[in-house]
Amino acid sequence: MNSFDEMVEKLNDYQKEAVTDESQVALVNANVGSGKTTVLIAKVFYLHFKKGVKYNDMVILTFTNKAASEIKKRIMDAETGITEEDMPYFGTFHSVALKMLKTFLEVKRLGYTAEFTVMDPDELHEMAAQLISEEGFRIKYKNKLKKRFEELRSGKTSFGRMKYEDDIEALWAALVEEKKKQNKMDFDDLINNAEQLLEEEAFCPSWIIVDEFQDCDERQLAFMKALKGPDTKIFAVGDPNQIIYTWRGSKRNIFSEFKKEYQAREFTLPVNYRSSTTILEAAKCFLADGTVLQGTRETGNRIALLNHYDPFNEANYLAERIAELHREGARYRDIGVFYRLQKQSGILEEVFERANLPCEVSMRKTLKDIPVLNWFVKLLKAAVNENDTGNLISVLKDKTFGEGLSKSKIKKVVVDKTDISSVLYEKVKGFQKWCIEAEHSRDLYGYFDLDSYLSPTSAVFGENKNYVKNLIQLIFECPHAQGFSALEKIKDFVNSSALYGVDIVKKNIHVAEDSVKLMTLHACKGLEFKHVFIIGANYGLIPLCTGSLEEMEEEKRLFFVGITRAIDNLEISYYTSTGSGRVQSGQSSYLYKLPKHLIQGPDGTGEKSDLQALRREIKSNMEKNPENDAHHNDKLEKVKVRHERYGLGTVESEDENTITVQFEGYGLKEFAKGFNPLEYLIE
DNA sequence: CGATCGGTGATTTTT
DNA sequence: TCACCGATCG
Repeated sequence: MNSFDEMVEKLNDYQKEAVTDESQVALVNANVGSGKTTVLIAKVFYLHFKKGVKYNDMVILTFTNKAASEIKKRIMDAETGITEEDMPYFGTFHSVALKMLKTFLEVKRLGYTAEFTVMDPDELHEMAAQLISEEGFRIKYKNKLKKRFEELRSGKTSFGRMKYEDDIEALWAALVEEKKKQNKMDFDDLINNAEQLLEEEAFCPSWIIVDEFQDCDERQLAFMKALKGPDTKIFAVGDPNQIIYTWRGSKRNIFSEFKKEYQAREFTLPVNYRSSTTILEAAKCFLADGTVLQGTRETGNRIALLNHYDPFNEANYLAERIAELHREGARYRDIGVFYRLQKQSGILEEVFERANLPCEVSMRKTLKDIPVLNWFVKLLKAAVNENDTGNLISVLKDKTFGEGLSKSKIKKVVVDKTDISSVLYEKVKGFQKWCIEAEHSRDLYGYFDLDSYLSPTSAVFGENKNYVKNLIQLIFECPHAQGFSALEKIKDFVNSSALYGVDIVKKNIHVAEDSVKLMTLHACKGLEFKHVFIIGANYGLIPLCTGSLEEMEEEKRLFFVGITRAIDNLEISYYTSTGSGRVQSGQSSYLYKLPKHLIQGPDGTGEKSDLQALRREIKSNMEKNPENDAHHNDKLEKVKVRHERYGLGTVESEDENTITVQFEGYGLKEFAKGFNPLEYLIE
């Protein structure tokens, strides 16, 4: 067929070999920027067009919804008439597991009914909290429940060096039972239960194709194993140099272990199409031994290495530099700023906003961030799943949107059923019946009489009403649920809202179309930008202080991932201010690894130190505004201070309770004394 | 229950 | 270095 032949023309020999291979199990070592997604899609086309394998006979497993929809989109673009239904098992591990549990696996055998719903981690946490308070489990380290459960499951017996035992194991057992009772599965259950049922099921696809194989954990490997029949072939693609999630369960030796277990044939894609040779050469300093990485592009610009006094100065510099790039014709969306910790984004956001730079911080936003939708989705979950007492209670209890019922009233209404005065309770209980009888009606808003629950007197009533109405519309217009009844659509939404949270909200939240992207080094994996800034390259951030050598190696891979996102330009910066907290002053040892001829920086090739620039700037500002100093002491005697957020400043005035500081570039700021994060600088 | 003491770990996050 | 937790004591 055309689309495949066209595609295969453009592949290099390494890629072709992997695409046309038909080993029982193939493992593709896809180096950074080597066209991994292209190979994956070409593989699907090859199997479909050349080998006549039906799409519904392939299982394609990804880690993110984004990757899954990208693959499906490319397939639908290539062949008209193909729809999502033709690719039922293309998706994230979780969504594929859910699909199987909902369609052909017999969940009854595990104590569930086919109507089960999916619970997100917060819901699991709420359920645990409810069990602790109701059943009186004695639990220590309640804030670290998630971590403790993980350790319990992976067999690690102790948490810290706890002297006394608590009821953690009993709580876990009760949680398992409660989930069945409320007919809900959490994310792990989806994979585990699907795996368990698949072992006794004859369902065997012809092909299993796995993306980002390096991120698989035990659970996902077991799921693949259960899915694999005697004739099933596996094609797994990943990059061992981008293993940055071992702290989340992915295995460091996954490639060699998998190769050994399945006698997999190994392929390598060594050609990088993304980055300039300079950037690639720099990245090579952080590659695992034995990796071959070949560039295809011109030398390109040197990597700019610069320093700033502190994060505030850095943010100001970035704002200026990015504005300059924009003036020179760069689009904001081609610029990425990466840092090690989430909290580093705050100062950037603030400064960029003041500078009128459109920017978007990559953080997971879900329905939960909008309180009214959080409540409404819980309401729907309770309405659709008659066993879901957890969400039902939570919805009724809610003081803002629900009825604010007390604990004792809840007991009378929900458990004893002696109190029938809760209107909302009756609405929830009668919902499925109404839905079936009034099939034509989609007026969920009217049914629940939401006008009276969304507090019409509230200032945000209009906004909340809009959110809910938009969401209802979204539920019924969901493209992959066409042909479903209203009730089925709501059930489908309730389950997928947990799994596809991001996509659903994106449509509701206004984001500037062309904006600079700010994100952690972890979040940048899989992306690319013409211009990349990696900030805070100090020891204590990049790399973060770690306990073990293995974690240190992962920090290195993380930096590698960051560098290799850059297409044309890369700037790396560090702080010169005296280290605060665990962050040390001066450039990270990683920067010394970079060969001198690749960089343009403060040490060798003439780029001035930002600290000197700052001193000059302060001096000239003072000369420009002499009247500022007129009614104060001699400027030389002024007390200089530093704030971790606002940077350098001088004390303007001081009384017994407050201290007012003039910050360079930020302006006046008042702090309460005794509670100020100011550092006095003595020259 | 509140004060105090001692020990630990702090970060990254999709579904 | 600090914040947080649990244990212990009065």
